[in-house]
Amino acid sequence: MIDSEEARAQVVRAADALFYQRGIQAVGMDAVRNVAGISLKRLYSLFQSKDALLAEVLNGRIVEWNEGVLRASSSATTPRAKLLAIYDFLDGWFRQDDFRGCAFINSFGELGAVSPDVAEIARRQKLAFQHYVASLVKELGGSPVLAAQLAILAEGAQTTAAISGRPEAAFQARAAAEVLIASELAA
Amino acid sequence: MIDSEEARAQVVRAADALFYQRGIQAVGMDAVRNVAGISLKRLYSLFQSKDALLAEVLNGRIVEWNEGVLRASSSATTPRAKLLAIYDFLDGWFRQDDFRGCAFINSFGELGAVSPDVAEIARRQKLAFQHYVASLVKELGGSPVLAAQLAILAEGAQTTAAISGRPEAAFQARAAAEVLIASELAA
DNA sequence: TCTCATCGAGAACGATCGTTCTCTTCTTTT
DNA sequence: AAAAGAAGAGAACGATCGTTCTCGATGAGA
Repeated sequence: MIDSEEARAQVVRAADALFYQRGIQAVGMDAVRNVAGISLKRLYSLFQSKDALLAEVLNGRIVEWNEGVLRASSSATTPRAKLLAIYDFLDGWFRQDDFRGCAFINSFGELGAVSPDVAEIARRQKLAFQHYVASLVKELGGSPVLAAQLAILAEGAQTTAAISGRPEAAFQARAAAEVLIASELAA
Repeated sequence: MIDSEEARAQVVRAADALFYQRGIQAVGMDAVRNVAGISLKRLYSLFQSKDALLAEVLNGRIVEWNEGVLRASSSATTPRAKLLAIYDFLDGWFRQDDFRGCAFINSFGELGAVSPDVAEIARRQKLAFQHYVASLVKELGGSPVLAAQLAILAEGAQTTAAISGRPEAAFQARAAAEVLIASELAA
């Protein structure tokens, strides 16, 4: 038998891909088991329930997102460049052919009303992102409103790219962010 | 027995409220029947299937959205004011206590991957909105990119208000729109 | 080699859901 | 008043899903 930690990670990877690609309720635990290559019994010994597995998947997405954003902005030196790097990161993401929108927005839309846990995790992730943006904007000498606006642009780009299938939303949002930053710094 | 048109409208109203409030897959046809006050048999004589009912619900939301946006901008005279009225409309919507995000974004997140019909309706609605914004921006003498940016702001405000529970996203988006419009018209 | 604990494969269970069917109750028509 | 057709209430059906249970195989320890 495989190591327990490794098996958990394998299940989370499989569930993440399936949930993201098809939606959560559309994916049965049998499908997760098949893709993860594990027995149902072991699956339920590793995770108490589908809800618990979903929570782990979403929490994993939070750290992935954070790593992605930080990595994208790591090459930039100024706060302004770090902020704009967020939209470059989005651009790369939107162009992946398995892109299907923000997993948190999707999960919230599907289960937010019915599962307080899912709603809470989505809310936490969005607030954490807003705080990250706000910290960079503060370094840059901008206002909290500017920070909120830059976050709104990022959110809008994600849903636009997902539903309308327009990855250009990323650099359109980036261009808007440049204008907003310039406008506020001029004042 | 009630008139057929009236009965259809009643069912659509009930299903709309339930789907929006709890999510689509979380609502059974029994719940729709109970709220609509109709027999299951009649329900299925009025609508071929749950999918057909959902399509009607979403199409109804499209006309409601269009009416709401047009009504909000009807008092405005300039294209600029009409554009900004969109965000005022969003503000009023976000403050309703039954607000739970954009029904199209939610439906897309829940069923977009599994139901081409739902994905198509959501896509149509978003594109129609983008075209509406683009027509106003054109009147105003702005570029297509500005139009896309204003639409992205509206989308972002909706998901931010829904998930983070911050209705202020509406006027933050509005303020950003003002800056973007002013910036482009100055050039 | 025998025993015993463990684990995988998948059958089974109970619940739910979309949809249809049955049966009974009206209403209407002649 | 009798016959017939429609319509409501809800039981029933078949499928699916989350979760648990059974059973047979496997491997370690004495």
